Amino acid sequence: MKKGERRKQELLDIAYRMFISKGYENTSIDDIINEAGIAKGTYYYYFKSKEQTLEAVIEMMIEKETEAAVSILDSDMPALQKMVAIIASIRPEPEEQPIEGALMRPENIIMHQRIKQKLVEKVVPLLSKVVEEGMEQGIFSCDYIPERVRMMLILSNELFDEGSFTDRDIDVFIDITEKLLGAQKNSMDFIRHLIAAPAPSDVQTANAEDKR
Amino acid sequence: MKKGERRKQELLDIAYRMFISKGYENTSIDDIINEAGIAKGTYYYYFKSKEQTLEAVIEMMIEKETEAAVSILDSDMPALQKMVAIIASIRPEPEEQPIEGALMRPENIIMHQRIKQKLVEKVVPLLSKVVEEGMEQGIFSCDYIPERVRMMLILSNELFDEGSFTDRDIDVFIDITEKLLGAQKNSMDFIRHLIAAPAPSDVQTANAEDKR
Amino acid sequence: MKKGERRKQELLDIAYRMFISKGYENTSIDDIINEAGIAKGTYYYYFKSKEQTLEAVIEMMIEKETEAAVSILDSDMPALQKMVAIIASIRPEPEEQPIEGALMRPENIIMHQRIKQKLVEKVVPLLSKVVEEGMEQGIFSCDYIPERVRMMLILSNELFDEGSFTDRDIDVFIDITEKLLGAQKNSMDFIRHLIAAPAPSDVQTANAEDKR
Amino acid sequence: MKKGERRKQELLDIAYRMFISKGYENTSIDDIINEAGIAKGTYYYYFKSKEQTLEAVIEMMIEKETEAAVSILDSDMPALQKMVAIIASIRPEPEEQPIEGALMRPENIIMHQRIKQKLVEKVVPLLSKVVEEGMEQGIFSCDYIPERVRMMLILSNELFDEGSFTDRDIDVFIDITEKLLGAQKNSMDFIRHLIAAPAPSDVQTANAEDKR
DNA sequence: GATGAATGAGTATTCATTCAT
DNA sequence: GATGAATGAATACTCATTCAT
Repeated sequence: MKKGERRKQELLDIAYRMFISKGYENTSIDDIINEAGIAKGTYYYYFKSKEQTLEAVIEMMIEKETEAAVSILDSDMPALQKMVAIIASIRPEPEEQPIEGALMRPENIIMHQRIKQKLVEKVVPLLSKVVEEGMEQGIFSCDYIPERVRMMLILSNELFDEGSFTDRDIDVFIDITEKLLGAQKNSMDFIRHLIAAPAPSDVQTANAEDKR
Repeated sequence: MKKGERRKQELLDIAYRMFISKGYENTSIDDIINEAGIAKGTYYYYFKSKEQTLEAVIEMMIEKETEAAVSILDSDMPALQKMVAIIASIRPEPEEQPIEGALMRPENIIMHQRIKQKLVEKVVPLLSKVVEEGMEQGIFSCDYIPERVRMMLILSNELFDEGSFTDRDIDVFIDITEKLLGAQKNSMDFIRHLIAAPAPSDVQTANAEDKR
Repeated sequence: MKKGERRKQELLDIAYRMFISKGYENTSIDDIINEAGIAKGTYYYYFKSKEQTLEAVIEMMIEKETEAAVSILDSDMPALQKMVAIIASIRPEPEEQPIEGALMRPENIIMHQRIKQKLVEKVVPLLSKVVEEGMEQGIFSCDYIPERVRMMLILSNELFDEGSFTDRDIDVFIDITEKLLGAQKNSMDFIRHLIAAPAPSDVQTANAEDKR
Repeated sequence: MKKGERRKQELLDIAYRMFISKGYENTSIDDIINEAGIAKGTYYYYFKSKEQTLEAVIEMMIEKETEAAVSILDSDMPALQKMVAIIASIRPEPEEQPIEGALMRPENIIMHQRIKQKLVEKVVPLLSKVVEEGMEQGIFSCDYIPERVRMMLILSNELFDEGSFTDRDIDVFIDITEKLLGAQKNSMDFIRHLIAAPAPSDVQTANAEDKR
């Protein structure tokens, strides 16, 4: 049993990596089993279908990414810090970045889209709670919190995931986030560091200095 | 020559309709030629490849949609009105809505994404000019105009294209747009009508009354 | 040992039921072991192969069905009555009728054919003895008895197993059977009741009245 | 167009031969295209599916076999002779006999069964007309003609197609046929020659002399 | 301009069977 | 007796693209 579990996890990891780097559609079962060094039958022993494998891969990703977020929420940091930490925790790890940096090459759109959707779904309630805490702490001030949080996440996803953004984009994003949540001007400037750091392949953000 | 052009346009229209209703991936060349009643060779006489057909289809769509926008820009309405008109002009026509309203069924993601990207690319400079005019007219007040316009478009796309949005979403979107561009509170409330109206299948937005 | 025997019998019963209801080809080993709640290895501990399982299933069926026939033969009823009883005993039991009555759906042809063949093989000598008895009793009068009995069985199988027969078919079958065995006209009219009764789903034989 | 037709016929012939000799289930598309020396796509250009190929093959066979029968019916031979000729015309040609003589090896059952069914369906009305003519000519005398003809065909199929029959079987079959149709004793003895001749691989029927 | 026959690489999935534990 | 992980050959079907006529 233990052995089987390990093997399944291993396959899941391989599938995950290949889906990310080559795209779901462009990854054949043969690719996966060759990489894993197993027989075709073994693959189908663990997964009912390719589609189901994608499902499992996505679930795994989401779980991994929300897990950290939840524990942050349960800690007793101040609201702003929690927000920082949660947002940081859901950013895709560098290793997840497909080769050649283009997570959303046309072939990846499908998986990427699904992950984004599920992630937003999961993270909105978490961040909403943080914003509520922040309101109690006098940091934020707004109504319709979940809707605002969702917009913030959507914007963040669309703007920054592709890696083709400028410092100006960051500036405007910070500005609008503060206004969105009714926060003090410049109080959320920390976001800058969350965005600017991630992928080592990013060049255009190398000298992201404070310009304001 | 004229005849050939017409034939190509006809094929383009058919491809366009099928891509939209069934998805690019799920539309085979055979589907297209059967619908058009031509031979396979004829198809390849007009298009180098399926991919190239997609390219042409997208180009055609964008052109159609920005054409109107440009003429609006060149007119001499006041800035706010221009904005209304341009935004209205780029909303997908009802006929483009695939059967049962789900333009972004998984199979359509690819094309939809590409259209969105190209559209944003084309419309940002147009709306930016409008915003500039608006600033001269004292209606808007902000820096980094293209970035702000782009964010507004991105948000609008992500929020409203899927049709699963609430009145609260609209409220927040209006609020944020005003703040984004430095407009007077409630000055952009007109957006509500642009969003709430389009698809006849939308029920949840039927009684979108002013709540503020 | 006892336990093992019981287990094997249980498997046999399951296989039998599945072969009948879904067809041999359409029943996978996985289907069987899932139904039985055992591991794949266990199945192969009891059966050498799927083919061998079919063999065993058929053998089991035949045995069950001829068993009764033999005991009838050994009893001391008059010949005609024996014939009635034996023929009745080899008609497939209602539970063996696959769902919706179509024992010979294309997928079942293979098994059905084999069962029919084996059954004919086994029953011909039994019924031949009955006919011989009948000749001694002056009821039948013919030569080449086994051949005649075999033809009678073949006709019966082909005509009545599928359930799509008419009253006319029954009339002709009775007529020809009497002539085949040299029996008195109308002396075998009892056959009618053997045929007309069986499956409750049969509608076309509901009012099978004597028409002669 | 002509060329395509020829190609399709050629493929049909190959499929037919392979289905007969190896069985439908055991013949893969690859087998067929290798034999034909064409690409897989070409096969699917002519046939929608393997199943549809089987359909076409069967149709072709039936057509070929009933065609002759119809022209015989339309001729002006006496009834008995017509019957002889029609029955002779529907016997499978020697070349159709699969290699090693076993047309109904388990793997062939499916196709064989379907052919038999369709053939009976088609031939019953033809032979019924002949019997009617025979009745007018005073040769036959019976009621329920189609039913009787059908039984005769069924018996003939089941008894003689497999090739494992004896002279006694023939004798009884002739006897029963005469009685079935109300013909004079020995008037249908000619059937013997129709049955005894066909397959060269048949050994047990080699010296089929008149024994009555 | 137009045809349609021909291609062939590519793909997911099934399943009876084996064997070390 | 029993398990279940591992196998791998087999198979039907798709589809964008080419090219001789």
